[in-house]
Amino acid sequence: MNSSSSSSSHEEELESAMEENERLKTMIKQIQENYKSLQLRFIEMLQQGSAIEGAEEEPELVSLSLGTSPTGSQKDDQKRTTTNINGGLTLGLNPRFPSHENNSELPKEEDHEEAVVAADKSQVKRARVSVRTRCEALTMYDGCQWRKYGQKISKGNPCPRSYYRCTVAPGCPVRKQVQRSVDDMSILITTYEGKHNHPLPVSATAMASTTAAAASMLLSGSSTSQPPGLSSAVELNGLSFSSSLHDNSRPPLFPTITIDLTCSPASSNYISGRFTADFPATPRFPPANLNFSSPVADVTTAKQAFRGVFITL
DNA sequence: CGCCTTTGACCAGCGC
DNA sequence: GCGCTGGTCAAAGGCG
Repeated sequence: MNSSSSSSSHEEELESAMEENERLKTMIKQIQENYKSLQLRFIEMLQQGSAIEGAEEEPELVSLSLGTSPTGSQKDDQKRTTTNINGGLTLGLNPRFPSHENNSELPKEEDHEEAVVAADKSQVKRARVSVRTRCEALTMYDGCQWRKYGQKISKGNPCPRSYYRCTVAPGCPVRKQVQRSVDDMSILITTYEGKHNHPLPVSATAMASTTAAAASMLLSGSSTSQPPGLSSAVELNGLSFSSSLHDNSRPPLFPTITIDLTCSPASSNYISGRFTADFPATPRFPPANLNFSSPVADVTTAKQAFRGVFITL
């Protein structure tokens, strides 16, 4: 009797686990589809923008690498180009400024790489992905190995901001900042900057893919020019995105995507997070928030799945 | 011994 | 030009 009831409960557990697995697969598939469609839109807008705007106003071009690429080579690592590493899933925000001196034709590949490197050395490399999570630990586990190289008390926040450098591979340019939220000390704000020049562990690829999805939403939101003070909504593959004006009195210096995973579970029937895109207060980077909400049948499971991407213990 | 954290100093960017 | 702030460097010390 007991054995039959326990085996049935095991079957139920197995079944629910399989259902959860299916849901996770669906979510990943959605993210991939989002990325593809956004990439297509991005390319279309690039073509339209180059035809319409010409030399009048040059928008910042942001290239997002998600997934594997067959063209990666270790020689390119030191140059920090947009080339991907074979076998590794990387997140990279590599905005490119068209050359002011010579924007009539595309440079050769070598020149192009040098242009990207030069751009990286300026503010371009500052494109960031910020993740807000509830975490009691000092840092959020994300699959990578980090070495702390600095700590600062920032203005307006009594909690010190820690600076970490990726030590998985020597010379990896990726850095992250970790700071507790001034509003809620239990909220950990982790800001990633740069692009890994090495294959990533599985847990780190999960983080990379999710932040890359956020970055693609940023691209979608920021590429639609909207006047300040207005908000807009976009629906894509079942996910609804809304953007609104960021009302920070002092916007950040560099484009930053914020993934907010701190919402309370009992608040609604939606799995909801907030993707915030902060740009420098220049005409080139209009500030905007990207909010998304997606109806999910099993809120708890979905939230666990979503958070599992970030907190893999 | 190697790797890590800590921490004060230094530098660059920005606003006034 | 000056001061403030954020970000990085590097020396010193701790730990396994």
